[in-house]
Amino acid sequence: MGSKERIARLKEETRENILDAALEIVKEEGWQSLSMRKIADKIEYTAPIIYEYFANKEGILMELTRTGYIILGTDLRATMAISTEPAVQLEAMWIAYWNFAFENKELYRLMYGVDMVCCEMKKSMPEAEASNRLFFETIERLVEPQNNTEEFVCRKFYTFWSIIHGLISINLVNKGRGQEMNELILKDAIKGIIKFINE
Amino acid sequence: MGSKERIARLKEETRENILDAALEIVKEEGWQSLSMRKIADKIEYTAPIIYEYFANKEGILMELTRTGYIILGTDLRATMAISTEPAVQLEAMWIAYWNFAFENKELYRLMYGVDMVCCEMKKSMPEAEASNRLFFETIERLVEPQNNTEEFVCRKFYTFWSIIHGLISINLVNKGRGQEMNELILKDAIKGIIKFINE
DNA sequence: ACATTTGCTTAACGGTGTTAGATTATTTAT
DNA sequence: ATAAATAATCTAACACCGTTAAGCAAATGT
Repeated sequence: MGSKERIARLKEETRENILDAALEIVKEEGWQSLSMRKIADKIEYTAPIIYEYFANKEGILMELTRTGYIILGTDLRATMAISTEPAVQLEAMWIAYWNFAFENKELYRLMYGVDMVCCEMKKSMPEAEASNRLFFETIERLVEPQNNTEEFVCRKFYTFWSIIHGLISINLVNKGRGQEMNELILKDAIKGIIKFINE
Repeated sequence: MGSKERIARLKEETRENILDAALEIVKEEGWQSLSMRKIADKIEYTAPIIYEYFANKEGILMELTRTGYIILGTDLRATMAISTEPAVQLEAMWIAYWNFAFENKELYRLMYGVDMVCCEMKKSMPEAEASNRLFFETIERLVEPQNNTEEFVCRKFYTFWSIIHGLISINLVNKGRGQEMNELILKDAIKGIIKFINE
C-alpha cells in the first residue's frame, strides 16, 4: 500500500514548512527573535514536534545555511554561462555574489556570520566549498601560467572575497553610504584587482 | 565629611568591575553565554544590582563598545606619530587597525557586528566617528588636490575599510588561511590601493 | 531614639531551548 | 470487529534568560 509514501511526503512537507516558517519569521523580526515556539505556532503545532525533524535549533539554522549555499551556487553557475571569457565571468560572478547577499540578507548573515551565531561545523559543508571552487577555477583560467599555483590563486581569491564581503558586512551592519557609492567602490575594486591580478 | 567621595569612588569601582567581569566572561565563553547572572556572580552580587549601574544588558554592551573605540583611537593616534608622510602613516594605521582587531577580538566583534548583536544607535557614538576621521584626514593629505573632494576621499576610505574589515571578518568567523597568507593579502591590497589612489 | 534613606536580596514574571511522560489517534493483528 | 501496538501529538516540567517589584537590614540624618 502506498500510504507509506504519502506519509513520507507529508513528513517531508512539514519539514519544509518548519524551514519556511523559520525564514519567514527571521525576515519579519530578525534572527534575534526566532524561537522554537514561534516556528511551532506558525506551522500550527507545538514546539516539541520540531525535534522530530531537527536535532535542535542549530539544526534548523544549519539546514537554512545549506540552502543558502545551494542558491548561491546556482546563481554563480548561471552567471558563468553568460561568457567564456574568464575576466568577464569573474566580474559578473562577484556582482552575482553581491546581488545574492542583498536579495537574501538573512541567509547571507547566517552563512557568513555577520551579526549571527557562529556555527563551527560550517566548514565541513560541501555546498560551501562548491561555490568557492567556482571562483578558484575562474581565477585559475585568468592568471598567467607561471602564477598558476595553489598559493597564488588562493591569495587572489581571498583578496576579492575580502573586499566584497567587507563591503557587504559594512552595509548589512552599519548601513554604508548608499547604493551608488557601493557600486563605485565595488566595481573599482574588482576592476583594479583583475587588472593587476598577475602582479 | 569625605565619605561621599569614598562612596562615589566605590560605586565607580563596581561599575568598572561589572564591565571587567563582562569582558572576562566573553573572553572565556563567548558573547553567546554572557548573562547578567554570570556577571553578578563574578562581582559577588546578585543580578538586580547591575541595573543600578546600567539600564540593561545592552547598556553594558554599549559601554564596552565605547571603550573599544577609545582604545582603537588611541592606537591610531600613536601610530600616526611615527611619521609625517601620509602614505607611510596610512599603511601603518591600517596595520594598527588590523592588530587592534586581533588583540581585542571580542571588542571588535561588538564594534563591527561580526557575529554579534547589532546595536542600532552605534552610529550616534562620537568615539566611533573619531577613528574614522583620522583615516579621512590622512587620505585627504595623500590624494592629489583635484581629487580632494568629500566623495572621492570617502570612496577611498570605504575601499580600504572594506578589504580590511572583510579580511578580519573572514578570519574571525571562518578562520582564514593562516597568518602569513593574511599578511600577504593585506599588504598587497593596502599597497595596491595606495599606489592607485588617484585613479 | 526615631525616621529615612541606601544597599542589597529574594521572589517573581514572561520568555527561551529542550526533554519526559501522558494522551490521543491511527494502524495493525487477531 | 475488536484488541493490541504503534505513531503522532500535547502538556508539564526543567533550567536558564533579562528584568522588575517588594522587602529586609544596615547606615544615615534629625
